[in-house]
Amino acid sequence: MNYTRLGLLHNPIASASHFNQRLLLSLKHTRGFTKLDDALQLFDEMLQRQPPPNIIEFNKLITGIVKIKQYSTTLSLYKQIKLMGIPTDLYAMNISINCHCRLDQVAYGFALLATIFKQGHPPDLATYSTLINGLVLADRVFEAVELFKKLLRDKLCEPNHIMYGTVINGLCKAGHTIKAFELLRYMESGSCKPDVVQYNTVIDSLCKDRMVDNALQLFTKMTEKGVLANVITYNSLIQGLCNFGRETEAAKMLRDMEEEGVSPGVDTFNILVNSCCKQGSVKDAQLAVETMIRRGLHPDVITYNALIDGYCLRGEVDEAGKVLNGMLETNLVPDIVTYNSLINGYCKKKQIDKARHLFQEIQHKGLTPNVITCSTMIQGMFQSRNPAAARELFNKMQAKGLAPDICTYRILFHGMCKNSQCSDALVLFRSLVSKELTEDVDLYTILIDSCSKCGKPNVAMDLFDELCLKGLKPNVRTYTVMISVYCQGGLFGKANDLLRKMEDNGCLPDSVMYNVIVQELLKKSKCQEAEDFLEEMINRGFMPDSTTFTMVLHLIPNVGKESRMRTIVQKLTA
DNA sequence: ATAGGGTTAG
Repeated sequence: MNYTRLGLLHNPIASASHFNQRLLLSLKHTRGFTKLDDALQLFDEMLQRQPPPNIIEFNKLITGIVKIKQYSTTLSLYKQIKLMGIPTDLYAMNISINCHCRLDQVAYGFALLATIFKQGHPPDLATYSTLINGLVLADRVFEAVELFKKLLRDKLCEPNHIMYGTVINGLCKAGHTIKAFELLRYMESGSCKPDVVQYNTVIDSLCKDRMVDNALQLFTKMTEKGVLANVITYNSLIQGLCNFGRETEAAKMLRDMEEEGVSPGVDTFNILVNSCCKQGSVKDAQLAVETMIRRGLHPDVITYNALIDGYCLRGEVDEAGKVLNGMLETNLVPDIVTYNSLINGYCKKKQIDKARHLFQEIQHKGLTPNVITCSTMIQGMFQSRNPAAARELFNKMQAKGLAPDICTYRILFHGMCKNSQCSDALVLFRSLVSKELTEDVDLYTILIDSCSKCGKPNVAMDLFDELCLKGLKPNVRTYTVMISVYCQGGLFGKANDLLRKMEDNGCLPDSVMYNVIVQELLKKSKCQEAEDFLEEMINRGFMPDSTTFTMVLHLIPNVGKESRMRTIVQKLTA
């Protein structure tokens, strides 16, 4: 990879140690608070002016502070303004309501609404939109919709496109994309025609709900209605296409947008870079970055994070280090996401000491590890056969107020089982109360797999029954694990039944499952059946993996010249 | 002429 040409690399022969040095140096940088500092200084100066400036002047300044998400600061500034006896206005009230909502204090927002009424002024559309959005942010979408309906019913206001947009967004965020779509249709039929924002909201939500084709249809309809798509529209669609393996169409969409005169932004390229990395092709991602730079766009932290993560996922942490160097060259500050990738990279390479060192270092420099950081470390510790350290960190993160999430538990149980702590894992699993955890199919799958590997096939089968009794839907991995449990116990009839049941449930076997089945059958010298499955999998376009292939090859000398197995191998090697 | 809504990250 030519980093020099990309302009990503300062020192073309950056060694690993050089990279570490730079990495530590980067941690000494602190967030750029100069902007806020300047604003606060100006604020103080304005307060001291005689006569004091108009509230409009203050609102202008404060809007900038809200933009950098300093909500509590904003609220304290308004407190000062009030103390100085400067009269405020509805704009100031609305900004304050917004800040309370963003600070997860919707109730305070409504208290301010009461204050507005008490002062004898009517709230306006912005006040209500802000409150509706506050309810949405607090995951109280039902109430948000109720408030919206009440406003319509009582004719308290005539909603504009922003208010509609807020409600549509709320419905989408709560998973009611179809309802949002209906509201959009309602707008189309009324006098307040939807603009590109409302279309974008629904298009994006359709994409996230895997309904990319419906999103594309809506996109066409919107264009026909004369609403011009913007970068965000295209970003959502490109993202949607990439997420479902439709990269070719995504690339076409990129060309289309340019033809329409919409220039792709850094974000657009980030989607592509990220998609390439997730598919394992960091090279293509690098090409996308080159294109981006050629067009005068500057890669940002997200771009670099995607590349770094792409390399780390492959365990190429030195390559990731080179990208990091390039990032530091451009004065971009790595964040916790960057370090999470690097820690993961070290863990993948079984360099747990380096991971641990980095984990310590970021804390010394004031970055706070998040759930992902800790989960990654825990996984690394298990992989390096140190279950005690893993458990210690698992306890410590909770002591520090970091709640483990579902991934943490999957890692924990997987790790415990791999380190012969199957029974402990089961005990811990039984102590869980949250439904998210006790009804997680993946968690069950991990436990079933572990129990079977620990020589407890009966416990494994019980767990599978339990999962089904709870009404949970097993996935391909669950079925695969169970089929191998049955095969290992010589219960081929049961394995077959389950295979059929699985297809009835609309779950199709994948490559891993076929490989497992063939391997288990061969282990039990069921060559006939293994051949059947081998043929079936090949017909369905799946390839035997190296383990399966080796096992098959070993059998070849023992089977007749004209055997099916030989034909299969010949076909595969042709 | 100062407020409220949409995309992108591990």
